[in-house]
Amino acid sequence: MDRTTNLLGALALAVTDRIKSGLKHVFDRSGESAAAITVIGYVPGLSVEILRQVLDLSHPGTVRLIDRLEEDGLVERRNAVDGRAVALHLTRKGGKLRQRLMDRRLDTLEAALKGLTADERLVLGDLLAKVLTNLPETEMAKHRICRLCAVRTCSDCPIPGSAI
Amino acid sequence: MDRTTNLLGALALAVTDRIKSGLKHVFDRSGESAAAITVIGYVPGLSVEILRQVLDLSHPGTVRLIDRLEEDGLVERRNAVDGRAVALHLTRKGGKLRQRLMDRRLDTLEAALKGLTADERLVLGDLLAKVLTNLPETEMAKHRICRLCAVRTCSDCPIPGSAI
DNA sequence: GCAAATATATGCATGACGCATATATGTTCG
DNA sequence: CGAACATATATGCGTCATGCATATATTTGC
Repeated sequence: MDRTTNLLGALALAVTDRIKSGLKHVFDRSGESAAAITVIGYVPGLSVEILRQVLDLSHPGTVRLIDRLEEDGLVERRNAVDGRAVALHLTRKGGKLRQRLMDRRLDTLEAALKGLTADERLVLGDLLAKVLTNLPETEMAKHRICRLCAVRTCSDCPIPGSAI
Repeated sequence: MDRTTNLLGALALAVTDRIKSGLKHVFDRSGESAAAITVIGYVPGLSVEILRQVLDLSHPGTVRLIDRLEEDGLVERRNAVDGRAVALHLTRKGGKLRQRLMDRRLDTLEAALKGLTADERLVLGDLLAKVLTNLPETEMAKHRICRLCAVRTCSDCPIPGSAI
């Protein structure tokens, strides 16, 4: 229970604030909308039920979220192999927005790190990876942690098994 | 734009998720309610207007938030020196809840850091402090970053001038 | 003392979410 | 095969939380 404890909380809050605010400028919808678009982009054909678990929403909440994204022309509901389920896909417009959301997030993160030297970035990266390894309590928590990630930039992901 | 960039975002999101979830178990109100209680505890007699800036809400949003906290018996509106303003104070019940919120947040952060050695914690703390120093864009942003902090545990705060 | 600025509060609408429930499809087992 | 059960999605309804526009009270500046 030292200084690091509190600083981690302060930094996490500050960085998350800035990411959320940046994403909101790109796409002004509810908190988990950007995550939904990101995740559907990684796993085309995803079901509402799995998405619900990744976003940690109720089922009705997730259905309404998809309704809104569909109204916006970003997501399509298609037939799934399982006749009960729905296969979620991004439209072309949804894919473009997803890229802008990812770019915006990375810009925000770059700005936060701009004061560090190359060496410091490497050391910080290793420490962040070590902390991240210990965090997920369940398999689904791994996907949840990565719900906004730009996987391209994340070589050697410390959350093994986070592919859905 | 290396691995560290994305990892910082993933960790910030994961840690913030866990803190929010923990706080929600202690006090099931809107996102900024816990921050409001924390900040009022640091600055008894705070006005709604200043609190509004720290929480980054609209004025009506802040008024209604205080309404809810007052209904819950956690906060009192008292007369301020400036007759237009309101002086916000925690009740005894509010102060107790504030302590529980802080303890819960620190427990969550401790759990996240449990895999690090003492040396790693020190190195991480210094790097977090360095990143934090660069983040605030305005004076108010400093208060905002610290809106959930447990100041007791934060010796040598890297956000100079964050006292309101 | 009066106009402008500031601080708070309220009417109203909307977004976002959960609980309870309904419907459709798939699965299991006698 | 068919009935009971499980699973996936959707809807009715209520509530919390929030913002915009506006109203009221107080202070400040000239």
